[in-house]
This record gives sequence, structure tokens and C-alpha cells, in this order.
Amino acid sequence: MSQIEEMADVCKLLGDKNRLTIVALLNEKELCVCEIVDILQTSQPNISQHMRKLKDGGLVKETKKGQWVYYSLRIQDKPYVAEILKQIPSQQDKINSLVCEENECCT
Amino acid sequence: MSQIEEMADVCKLLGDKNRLTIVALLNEKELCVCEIVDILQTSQPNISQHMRKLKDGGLVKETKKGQWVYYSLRIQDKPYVAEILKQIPSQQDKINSLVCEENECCT
DNA sequence: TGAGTATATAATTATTTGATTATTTAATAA
DNA sequence: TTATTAAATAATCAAATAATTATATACTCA
Repeated sequence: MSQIEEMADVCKLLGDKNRLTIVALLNEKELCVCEIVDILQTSQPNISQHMRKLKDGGLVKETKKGQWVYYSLRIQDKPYVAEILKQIPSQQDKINSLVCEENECCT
Repeated sequence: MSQIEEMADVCKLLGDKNRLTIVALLNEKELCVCEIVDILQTSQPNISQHMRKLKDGGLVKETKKGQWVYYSLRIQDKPYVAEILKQIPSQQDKINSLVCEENECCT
């Protein structure tokens, strides 16, 4: 696949509001699926499928910790993604509002 | 529309191989529709519809010159798009190979 | 072991999208 | 005026996509 095609595929991944939000969230902090579900207010399978696309596209990596799966960004080789993220407002408030965070449910 | 939604929409526009190539071409030089059709080897209505999406998304602007319509990039307010374009290989060879260029058909 | 929880997968559906074909509009030039 | 050329629009269709619902897998703990 040509470089331009690969970049178009990455842009397509970021071309969905939910996925772009997920990437912006992960830019702040590693998160588990249930936390992302909680923040984005959608179904677990919906998030799970977005995560698979992001993983297949090489934008995130997963780490299993017990029964939880944590996702983190993997964009060292894609500096332009970091540029895009610079333009996105901080998602810290959404992360702070996690009930999980308070209850330490995923730790 | 939220900023993150607007950025997702821009990414979606760039998330198509043909449109990303068009934007990369316009990054080198203003081009008319017939030239883009020539380079991308697809139909005129196909390009015309891609140009409309890019125009609606605010990524390009058009200038009519006689019976030709020239498009050029309009991304001053979107620095991250410039960052993406930096990662794309030069499209100069494709522009140089234009028959138009030799014959000066669009001038 | 079995219950409970977290996540993934599969199947389905409605919507969106990219491309094609046919037609229309607009500009130029004979 | 008519013919020609460039581009846009409209209609159509197949493929891709995001979301939902239902089910399966995997891990933990009593």
C-alpha cells in the first residue's frame, strides 16, 4: 500500500467523532474499555469495535491487566497525529469525571 | 458543532485516497478540474463531487478563469493539515507529466 | 466448581459513501 | 446563432460504515 493510502486510512480512522475523541482521551491517559464506555456514553460493543479498528490501524496498543483491557496511544511513528491532537481541547475534565476514578474500580 | 466534531469532519475528508491525493497535489500548485481528472485517472463527475466536498469542508477555494475552474488550498486556519501534507511524498512528478502542462491547454 | 464481571465477536440493520451514467449549465469560438 | 468544451448536478447502485442486539470468551473470586 502506498504511503498516501496508508495516511488516508489513518485519517479515516480519525474521521469519526467517537474515535477521534477516544484518541484524544488516550492522549491524556491510558484507559480501560469500561472507562471509555463510561465517558462516551455508548454501548460496550460499539467501543470494542472502534478499539479494534484503532488497533488494526496501529494507532493504539492494548495491555491486559486481570479482566481489564487497557488501551494506550501508539503514535511515535505518526507525528502528524500528534499535531492533530495538539489542536484538540483538553479532555481532562471528562477523565476527572469518571466514577471509576473515584471508586478505583479498574485498579 | 464542537471543535472535535469539526476536526473529525476534516479528517474524514482527508480519509479518502483520491481526496488526500488532490489536497497533496494542490499543495504543490493550483490546478483546474481537467488537470486533476487527468492525473487521478478517473471521471470528471467523480472529481467534481470530491471538489465539492473539499470546498464545503473549507479545505479548498475555487477561482473561475474563463471556462476553467481552478482550485487551490485554503488551510491557513488548519495547521495540522499542513503537518499531514509534510509527511506526503512530493507530487511534482505527477504534475510535470500533465499533457496540459506541455500544450498549455488550460491557460 | 459456579456466579459475576469485562471484553470480544457475530449477525443484523439503517445510513453513508464513492463511483458511474446521463443530463444540464456555462463559457468560448466559429 | 450553433458547435464545442469544461464543469456541475442528478439519479442510481454497490460497497462500506456505525450502531444495536445477542452471544461467546476470558478472567476473578467465593
